[in-house]
Amino acid sequence: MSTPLGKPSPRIPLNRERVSLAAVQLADESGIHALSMRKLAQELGVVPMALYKHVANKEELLDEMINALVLEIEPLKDDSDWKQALRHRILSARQVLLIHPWAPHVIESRKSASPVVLDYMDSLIGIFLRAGFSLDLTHYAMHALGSRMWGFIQEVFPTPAPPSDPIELAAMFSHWAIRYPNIIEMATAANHSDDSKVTQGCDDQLEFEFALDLLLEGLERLHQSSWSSKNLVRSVSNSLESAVRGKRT
Amino acid sequence: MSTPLGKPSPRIPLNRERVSLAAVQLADESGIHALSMRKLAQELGVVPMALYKHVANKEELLDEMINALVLEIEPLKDDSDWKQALRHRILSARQVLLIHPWAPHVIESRKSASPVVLDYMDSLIGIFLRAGFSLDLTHYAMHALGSRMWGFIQEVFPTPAPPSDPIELAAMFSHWAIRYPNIIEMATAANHSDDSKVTQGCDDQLEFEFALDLLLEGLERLHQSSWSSKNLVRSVSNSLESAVRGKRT
DNA sequence: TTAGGTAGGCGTACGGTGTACACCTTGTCT
DNA sequence: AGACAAGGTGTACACCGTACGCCTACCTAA
Repeated sequence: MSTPLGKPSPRIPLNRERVSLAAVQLADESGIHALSMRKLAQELGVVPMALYKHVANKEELLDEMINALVLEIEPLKDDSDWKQALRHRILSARQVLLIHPWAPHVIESRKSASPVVLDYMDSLIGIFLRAGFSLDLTHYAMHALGSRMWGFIQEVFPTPAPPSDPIELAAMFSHWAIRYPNIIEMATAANHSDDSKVTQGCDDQLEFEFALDLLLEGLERLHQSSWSSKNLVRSVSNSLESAVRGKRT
Repeated sequence: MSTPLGKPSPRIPLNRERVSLAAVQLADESGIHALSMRKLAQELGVVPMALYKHVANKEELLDEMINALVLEIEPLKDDSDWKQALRHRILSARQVLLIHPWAPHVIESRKSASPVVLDYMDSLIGIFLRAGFSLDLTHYAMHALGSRMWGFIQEVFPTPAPPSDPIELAAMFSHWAIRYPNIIEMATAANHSDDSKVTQGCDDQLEFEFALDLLLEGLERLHQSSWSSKNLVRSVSNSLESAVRGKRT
């Protein structure tokens, strides 16, 4: 299609970054399920296979998307207070992930860490080590943080959305009160202050910080008492393991 | 294809349970990615669409698979020691998940909790409440547990598999030592006792129990000191939130 | 100015997926 | 014997990731 008059088109060439940025944007707008190579190509005004000149395959694209996010995390500045430094870093990561709700799912599906990701982890480890944590404790601390170091708790199993119809809701309620008495008791109390809106969500941010601080303070205590993994004994006895498999012999 | 002689075939009819059990088995054997409605149907000696008489769609099948797993978790027996009870329940859940490595991924993709899942959660909440935990603290405790209550830590970003070629490995090593000094320091120390096999994995079970106990003991302390969420203040200041978005104004 | 190499976008095609819809078979109850 | 429903069948569609070959626009060297 040669247009003899004027420049055919400015033709900004694609590149790895433009591709992954567009992918992030598309995922932000339409959800990660809507992100297909075809849709992305269309968004970029290009044929699907053109993308493969810049990313090897979809997996690599997803890797690149995560890289883009990790680079958004606030860099580390002040190290003097390790707990504050970690808190700041992790809560900053959380802010980033909140903007990209698809991130947790993608993060978990990565099969190995990219350099950018390793940088981030290295920096967290550095905070522990410079604070005088033993290598041993640091190692366990990182595992204890788990996905929390990326700023998300896997919010497993959100309770089913309550029906909007008030009659149905009442029915569901009374059924639940019998079958899941503890859940209902907890839920009704959790925010009784504001008019018993059981159905409303909780304060994710508060809950996240609660759990994070719980971990950090626990780790601090272990550090102060010169904890060592030498004392650890795995508690899963054979009896338990076999019980699970055999379900009562 | 009517075989006039003898009974054409015993023709055990499919049902929801047979379908989901076969799905679990297929996922166990070939991984969750190999689980497609077509493969599953083939495994059951049936045409793909036959499955849809028993499950509404693939999502519902996955729900059912998780149900099957949760039912494998050891039931609660003795409540007298809440910490032991929780530990036992959760470590039992973990044993189940270890048999079905695909479970975490599927669990996280569920969009709402099934009755069986709610039962499990209700029982955990019950343990806290019967131990005298406040509704408030119980609520936060459940969130702090997060996916750990299902027995898995999201093992985010396993470090890339080291190359088998010793020369390449050495090259990678020296590169890493510079770029990720903290990771390398930690990794080399973590198991120096047994011949510096940096590349070997860690002891997942030990790490899991470490983190679980860290949480449980932290919660115990809060319980004993009559903790209340009233004192919580969200620490994410506006400055941080805007910093992330604006990346330095 | 021309020759050729190369980076990058294009078109076609293949094998896979979930599942809608219409059909047919089979067993059961009247 | 006839009707009904439960459940397995077959075909078809829209979508996916991506292998492979082509073609075009540009850059550089002669």
